[in-house]
Amino acid sequence: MSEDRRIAVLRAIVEDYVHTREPVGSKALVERHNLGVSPATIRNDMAALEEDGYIAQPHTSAGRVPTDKGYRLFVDRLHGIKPLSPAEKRAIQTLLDGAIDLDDVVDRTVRLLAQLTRQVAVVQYPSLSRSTVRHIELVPLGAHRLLLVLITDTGRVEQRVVEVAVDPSELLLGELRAKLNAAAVGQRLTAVASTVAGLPESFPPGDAPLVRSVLEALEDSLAIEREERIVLAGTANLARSGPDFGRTISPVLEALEEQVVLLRLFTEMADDTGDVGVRIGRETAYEGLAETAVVASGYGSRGEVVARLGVLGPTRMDYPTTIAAVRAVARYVSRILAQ
Amino acid sequence: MSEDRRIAVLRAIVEDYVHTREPVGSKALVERHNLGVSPATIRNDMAALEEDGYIAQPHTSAGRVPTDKGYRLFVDRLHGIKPLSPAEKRAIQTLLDGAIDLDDVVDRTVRLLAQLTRQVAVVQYPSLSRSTVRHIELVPLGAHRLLLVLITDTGRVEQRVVEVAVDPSELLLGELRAKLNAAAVGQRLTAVASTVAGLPESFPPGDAPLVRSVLEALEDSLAIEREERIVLAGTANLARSGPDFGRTISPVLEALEEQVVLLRLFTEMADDTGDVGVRIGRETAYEGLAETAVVASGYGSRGEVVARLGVLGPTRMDYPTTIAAVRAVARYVSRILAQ
DNA sequence: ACTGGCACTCATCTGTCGCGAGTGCCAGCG
DNA sequence: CGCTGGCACTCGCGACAGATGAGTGCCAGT
Repeated sequence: MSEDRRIAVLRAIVEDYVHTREPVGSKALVERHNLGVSPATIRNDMAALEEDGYIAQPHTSAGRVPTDKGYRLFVDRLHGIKPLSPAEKRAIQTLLDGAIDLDDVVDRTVRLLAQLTRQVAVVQYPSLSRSTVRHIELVPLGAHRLLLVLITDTGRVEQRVVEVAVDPSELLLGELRAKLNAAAVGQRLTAVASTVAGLPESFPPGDAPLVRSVLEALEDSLAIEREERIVLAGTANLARSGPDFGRTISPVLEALEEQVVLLRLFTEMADDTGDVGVRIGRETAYEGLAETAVVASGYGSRGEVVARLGVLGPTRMDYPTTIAAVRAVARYVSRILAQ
Repeated sequence: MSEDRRIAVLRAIVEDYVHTREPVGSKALVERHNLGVSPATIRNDMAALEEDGYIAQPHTSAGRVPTDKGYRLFVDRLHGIKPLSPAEKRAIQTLLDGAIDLDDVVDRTVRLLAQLTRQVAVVQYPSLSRSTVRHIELVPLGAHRLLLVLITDTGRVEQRVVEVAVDPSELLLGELRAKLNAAAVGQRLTAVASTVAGLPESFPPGDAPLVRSVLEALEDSLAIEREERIVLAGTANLARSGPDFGRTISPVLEALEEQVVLLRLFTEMADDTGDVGVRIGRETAYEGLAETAVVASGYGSRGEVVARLGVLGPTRMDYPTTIAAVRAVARYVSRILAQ
């Protein structure tokens, strides 16, 4: 019993099942794929595959269905990624080239991914923690209020209103602005908190409270809650995945709203490899996503990963196409951000 | 055949159907509500109600189900809105009082609404067109770039990077900043475009291109596409509405992503009345929402409606409770925004 | 105007049954 | 030793039929 053929059988089962959405039997297999052997032989292979936990049968006298482990092997042994069609490549290019700012890039990307893969698309905003400070601005609003604006090298702008006890003079403001920028520009956002820590001492004691309020707001702007935003599109595709998936749709929608879950998942997957990562079913380690697979990739300017994007759909998805699409989009977005 | 009792019967049918999710018959009606008459009498009333199109039967030998028209009458004749429980009131207050800025207010509001009504909650960001300019700021970023920041009286901040041919002097920038604010502060956003139109002429001809770029960006910031953002929560509640609603979930999810549809709907509903408005089923005039009802209300500071919020769910929803919740939340949010 | 009675309609449920897809095993063959 | 054809077996599923009962409409009576 050749090991290679067993893999081929598994692949055939996965492909057929993804296509037909129905358990696939030995006879149908030999008809649709020219494996060169008889159904009986396939049956032996299938028995072995089931023994090893790669496939399972929903009930006796039904065909086989891939298990999470089966999909996993299928994905790992996947050498020939399907390239995108020229039309798809053009669509990516024209759509993304028209973007005018970061918000627009993210928005277009997530829609594009959803349309391309017919799955739920997820795009994480470029994380603040990895990027650096380009500029900090302080704007007096009057009535004891200042506006603190933080601009990062990824083009992201974070602003925040600071309440102060007394309105500072334009002179003081200018000095604070200058010192803040001197200390922070070019630094990673995670490092900023410490590099500006000593600032209050360099001001007259009377002004220290003001400086402290501003620094507090600045640190707030860097806080995790703000930095890790994600955007979704294509949730309607979930319902289209067939009525059988309808039962599991509710927990998935919950997971999508619980952005924390997605963020954790995305972050973990970044460790896997620099390339596209895949989590299948229970590998997601989240009950609500037990029948869901996640395909994700990092993206960012200058080769460094600043955030992630990907799609989410039933474990029964077309992995080769989906992986190719996610990879292509991640690369294009990275290229756009590089400028 | 008393007209009043027919209304009472309709109300009983709606209440029972909302509760049990099953067609309701004459016998069950007299058992659960003390109408003081026999099933046979009820049957006559029901026949009349069906004649007038307020109820329908899915098939012979089944009970009656309210039609859109039936729900409509039910809602219109609804005088006694259920007040919220004290616990709910407290929940609203404590949750919303903790908000730190506009984004946070909107975020908390939408989650609150979803939790309170167990429906899909929708909150429209305070529209720029109705609000006024509080401040405009110009920040040099270097490398031929300026940051334009626009702050409105609702606390919303809109920023935008402007590409310029030459970096302006600090002096020129200060003058432009001063003139912009003099012309725009206090104005409605819709009026700003015209009040600043004459600005380029008040500068030396050499600086006009710069001024024009900035004005262009400013007008862009005011453009409709940006102003009309909406935020969702509780989409998972859709799937919980029962398996029968599962079939219609896909078009609804699509509609939710097509924010244009929701915006149009919300805007139309604002005309209805100053209070909470309801659209039931086909009244939404959108195919995908044929089995969906929308309950919405305006909110805003100082009594003027600057945006809308509401919920969306199956036509078979608990209108009294939902309307009460939407109204209460709208009022609290308005109060928060007033400060 | 309301009520009780009655005949009628069907959707739903249940049980039975046959079909057929699919399997596992085994003996035989190259 | 691996592959193949044959064969018995399992069992989910759809079709069919009959019983059930909820619910209705109508009518005569109070």
